[in-house]
Amino acid sequence: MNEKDELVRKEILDEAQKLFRHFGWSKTTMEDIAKAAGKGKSTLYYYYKSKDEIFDEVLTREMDEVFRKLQEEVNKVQTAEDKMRTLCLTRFNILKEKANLYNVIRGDIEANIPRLRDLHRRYELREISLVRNILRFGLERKEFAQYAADDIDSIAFAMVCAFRGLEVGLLVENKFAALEGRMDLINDILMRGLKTKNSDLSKE
Amino acid sequence: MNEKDELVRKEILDEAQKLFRHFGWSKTTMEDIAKAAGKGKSTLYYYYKSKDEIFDEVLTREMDEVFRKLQEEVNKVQTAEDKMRTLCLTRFNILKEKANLYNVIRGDIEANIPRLRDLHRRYELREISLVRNILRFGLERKEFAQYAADDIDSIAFAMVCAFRGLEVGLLVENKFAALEGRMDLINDILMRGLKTKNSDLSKE
DNA sequence: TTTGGACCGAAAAACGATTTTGGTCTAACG
DNA sequence: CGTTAGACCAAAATCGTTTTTCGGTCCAAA
Repeated sequence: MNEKDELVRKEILDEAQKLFRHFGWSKTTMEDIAKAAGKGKSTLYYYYKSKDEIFDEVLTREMDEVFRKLQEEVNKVQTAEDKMRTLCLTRFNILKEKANLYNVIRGDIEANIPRLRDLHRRYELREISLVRNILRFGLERKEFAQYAADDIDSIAFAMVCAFRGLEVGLLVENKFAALEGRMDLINDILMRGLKTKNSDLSKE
Repeated sequence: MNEKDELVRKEILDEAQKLFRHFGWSKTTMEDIAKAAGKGKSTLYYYYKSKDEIFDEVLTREMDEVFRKLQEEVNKVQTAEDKMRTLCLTRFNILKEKANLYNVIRGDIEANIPRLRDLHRRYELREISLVRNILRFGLERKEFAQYAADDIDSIAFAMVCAFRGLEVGLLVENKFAALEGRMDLINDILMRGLKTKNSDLSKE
């Protein structure tokens, strides 16, 4: 596999990405992709095993881009609380421009399609990982109380689900404009909760 | 409208509920319902305007039952924190036996169907109301910090969404067994957050 | 009040024919 | 070796037509 090959593969993916983005999976044919890339259909199969594989790589590229950008934004702020806030607020904005990926993540697509299940899973793991890293960061800096170290994976998972639930709840009602405020709110409460040492809890 | 009428209406609803529960909306016909109720189809239309109306009343009954049970369970415990916990843990167990209602609530059903939109909305308002009441209760008892009184509605909404998000996240992965632990976790953090007075926050 | 039954139109389902599409394969060409 | 046109295949999708179903209306009879 040399540079020339990589170039061809990239060209195919670039064109496929545009088409998938515009027409979606079903309406984009291999013939379409071949034409757009200025190749023969046979060439597509020389470099890729199937339409599935092309789609998978396209979405993986998008996912990589999403997490690169998220990481950049998160790195711009200094506290774990701000990082978490940034993550929540930035996530939606970045994702909404990637229709196919967003649909996969939201689970709207029938979960029985193996290729989408895998993509969904991979995305989820990365997001949870990102949140976990922020939690760890906050623990190291003593920003968060030590009790949170007990089950950091579960907390990360739960938080990802919570934020996503809020996003869905607002979008169902077309209240996108309220997203920032609401995210701030739940994030604030969670942050307070994570910062509260056992010894700080009010006595009953 | 007299007692006799109410009896007939109830009988129709009882049978309809069974059928909808078993066969779902689409596969249950008015003829089916009529036969099951031992009535003529014309009788159904004498008492109800349409299939939609019957469905709506069936689901409303189920909703009433759900909230009655939830309120009972919540009333059994004494602190706002325990009430919230009970709500989270009990909700799924009660709802999972009401397939049609649960589907409406989860938003899996096409949001474009007016009758389902309304049902969904009504359920949502009631659940948020329930959470709001628990929050108020916690504020009155000084269980929760006063800052939470600033926007109690938004907090209630966000919490409902968060719990629901967690539920969805776990169910997608068939991790029903982890539901209780995870709900406890996020609830714990949220409760800590709600209990933390502004003056309790660590200084940076 | 109840309801069988006729009726209607729209939607859904069924059906058979046709087309499309992902994928395979091969040989020719540079 | 890389590229690819084009033949080919089976399965799936699409299409147009026909048939059936179903929610709802209506009416007259008991």
